Amino acid sequence: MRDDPEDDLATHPLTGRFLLRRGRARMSAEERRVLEDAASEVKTYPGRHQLVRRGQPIHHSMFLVDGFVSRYMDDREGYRQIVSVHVPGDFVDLHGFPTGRLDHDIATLGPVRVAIFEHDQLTRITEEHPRLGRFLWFATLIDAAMHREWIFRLGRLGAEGRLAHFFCELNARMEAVGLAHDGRFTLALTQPELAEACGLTGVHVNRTLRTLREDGLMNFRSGEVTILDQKRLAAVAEFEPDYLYCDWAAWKGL
Amino acid sequence: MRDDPEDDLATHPLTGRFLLRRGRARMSAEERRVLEDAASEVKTYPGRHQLVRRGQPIHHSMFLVDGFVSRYMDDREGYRQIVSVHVPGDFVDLHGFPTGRLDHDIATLGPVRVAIFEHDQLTRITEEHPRLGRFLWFATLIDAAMHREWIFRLGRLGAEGRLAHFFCELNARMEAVGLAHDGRFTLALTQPELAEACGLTGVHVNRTLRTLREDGLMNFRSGEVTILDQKRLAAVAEFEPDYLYCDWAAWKGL
DNA sequence: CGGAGGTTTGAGAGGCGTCAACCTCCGTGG
DNA sequence: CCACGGAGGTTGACGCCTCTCAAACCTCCG
Repeated sequence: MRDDPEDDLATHPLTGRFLLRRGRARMSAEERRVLEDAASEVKTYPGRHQLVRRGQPIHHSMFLVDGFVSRYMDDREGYRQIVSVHVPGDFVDLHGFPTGRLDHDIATLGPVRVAIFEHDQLTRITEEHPRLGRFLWFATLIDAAMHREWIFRLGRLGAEGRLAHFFCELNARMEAVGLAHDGRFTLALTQPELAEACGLTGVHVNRTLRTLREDGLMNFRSGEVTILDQKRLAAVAEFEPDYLYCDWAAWKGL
Repeated sequence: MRDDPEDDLATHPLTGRFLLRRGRARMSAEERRVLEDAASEVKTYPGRHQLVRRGQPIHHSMFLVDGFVSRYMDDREGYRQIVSVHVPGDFVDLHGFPTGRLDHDIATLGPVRVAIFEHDQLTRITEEHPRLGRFLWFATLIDAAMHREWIFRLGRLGAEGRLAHFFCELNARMEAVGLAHDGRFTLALTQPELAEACGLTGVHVNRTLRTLREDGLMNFRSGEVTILDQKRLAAVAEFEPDYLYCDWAAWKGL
């Protein structure tokens, strides 16, 4: 009954990971097909490449097929706050469809592959396939739920908790789309970038990663994450994954 | 050409402030009517009253007609992080429509009046009035944009900047719905609650409010906000209001 | 009049930032 | 082949911002 990433990817090479383990199974075959066919093109970009600038009007949205993307905002002194990290299967800027522009910047982390969805096509989907439209809406709301959890992380947790929470979330999301196994996955982030996501400095991230390692909780080295003690790490993070809406039994079916 | 709060409220006593100054003018008369008529009932609640609990399945969403509402999450030691404050004209938990449950708690701040929208009715709107449905989607995305700005606030600003940013945002939002004039408005919050919103302690909020007052930037006393120097306050806050999508000229009309 | 909750101020502690040095790694070019 | 430079990782010393603990006061309301 669970979605199988391999199977979905074979039949839907672009959108095979869309909402995987998060209600994907409740989309009809036709809806899956309509979404897959709505992509107009596939683009590739190198790492550290800016995709969208704050304020820029946009007429298409990007679905992340492969790689990692970050959304961020710069402060006056040039310091950066990452507000979101995207993994394969995420719509990166679907929220730009109803809003028509973005209130933040978007850049790739490593090299990526994205599928382009023209907003005309998305409008057509909401008119001809309203249920699929509600799935798209739902996808943007998972983003909002993660935003809230990041607010909690920054407002109430110390450095150790913030990093632990960040890795717990990424592990759960990577696992949902079949890219993490047994607490191991690749995450193309540097320590300074981790700091930008967690409201810390690079130096302090380094120290805190060391204590997490010395406590036997997890390891992060050159983009490779290894969670050693998932239970204790989640305790440090005060991590409760319900906000990711994975495998929700009580789904009402939209 | 601008919306007039008084006029909208006369003809639409419940939803008169919905998306006011944020694209409301682009809704058709029929769409306004359909939305107003979709409310099933109006409820009143006292202050400090919990409206929804985390995880609870919901079958209706609440539109805030009068008063203030907060959304928050509790950590393990009982400390609280407020992730959102709502003012009249906001849908409080419209995101619970596509998701079917909430990942956080909701409570009133002062006494409130809310209009109830059954999810059946919202489903009908997305099917029969897809354009209105996209306006509803848009409303949830403004929430997400504010979440991102809160992440920035907590991750990159010190205590003074955080409070300044919070008040700048609330001032802009209250002004948009006609409830703030010349930087003056009512905000039924205590200092400990401000602390819960800004990731600080009540004690430190008190000290920081004093410096803001002594610097001639603003005043906050028993729920009354007076912004004395909007420009300098915005500078301290690094506040750029574009994320609120007020009066956006380039609106593409959904 | 008494109590609860909010506001205000003080003293001391600690977490995290800043600055600085040195390291490894890796791609580039002489 | 090796010198060089840049980006990231690591560690230490020091300082400040914010938290913690504590107490006094104030206001509202039962």
